[in-house]
Amino acid sequence: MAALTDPQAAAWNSYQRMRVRLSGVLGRELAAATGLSEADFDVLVAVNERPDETVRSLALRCGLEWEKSRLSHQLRRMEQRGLITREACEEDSRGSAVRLTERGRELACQARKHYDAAVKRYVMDSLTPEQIAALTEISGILLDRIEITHR
Amino acid sequence: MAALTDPQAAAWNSYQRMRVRLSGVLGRELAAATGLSEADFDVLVAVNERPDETVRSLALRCGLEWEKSRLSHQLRRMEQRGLITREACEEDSRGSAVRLTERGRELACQARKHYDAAVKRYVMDSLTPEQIAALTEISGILLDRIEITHR
DNA sequence: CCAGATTAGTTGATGCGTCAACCTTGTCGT
DNA sequence: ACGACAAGGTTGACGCATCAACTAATCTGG
Repeated sequence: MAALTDPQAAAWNSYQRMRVRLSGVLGRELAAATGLSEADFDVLVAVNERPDETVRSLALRCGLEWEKSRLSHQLRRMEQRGLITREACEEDSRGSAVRLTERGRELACQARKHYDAAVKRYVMDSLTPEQIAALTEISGILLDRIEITHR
Repeated sequence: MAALTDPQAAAWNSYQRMRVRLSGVLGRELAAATGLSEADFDVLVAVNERPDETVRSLALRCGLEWEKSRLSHQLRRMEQRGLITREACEEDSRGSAVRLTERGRELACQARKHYDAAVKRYVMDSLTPEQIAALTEISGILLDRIEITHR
């Protein structure tokens, strides 16, 4: 009479454990290697990937799929630590623009290398190409499912 | 020269998006249905599944794989909200024991139903049995990989 | 038996994430 | 033009998670 069958519960349990532990080790390695949190990393990489000097907070927010207050808090902390600077936005005086500091740019590159290497080491090297494809497919299906019912 | 090939990067991106969005909707539904956070839920279920009246914090901590300070903070908040009570531990006077309040027990059951139903609806109903098996296998492999290098 | 090391748990500080309230600026219908 | 409404962003409060420092009780070797 349970909502989940045994194999379903097993899948959910191992997924949950994997998810927690994986993001734990990745976050820890990133912090040890660069002093950055995953939130810092996401922002730095997103800004750095842009060709322009500066990026609008709005664009950042859409790219990251973050709430506006989350980005605002995060940018404040990153500005305090000297990773970014913020300037007024030309096109829309409500907006703001983000620019990486030199240190921010450096750390973005370093962190990218470390992070990708860790993902490769912990995840990709452990799975067959078929399993990687299955993971992509499963994630895509679940994403679609969520998108459909929440929009 | 990137650390990840295209299919690998695709897998990682969709996994990451799925992970964030899924835990978002599940947490939100749980909160809407019961007023509980996932942390509350984990604790309530863990305690409720025990046959005994009370559970030692230590046992809880091991079962949940939580840090001791995390559990301590969480229990303090849950005690304040009337979900649990704490008593001295008989066997070891350093320890403490956790007991569910009536309200805690009720919520644990309700929450379990809601949560399992949501997992079924968002995840299990969207995947084939083969995909569910693949998810279990992949998670198990990654878990093992992490266990091996971190212990 | 006792001194030193472990272990259970608490506390405080800090970063992260969400929500609701708010301010400013743009937009659009009339 | 102007008034209502929407959108960009900030702020404050709170819960969650981690780290380091601490207290107190237990264990262990000698």
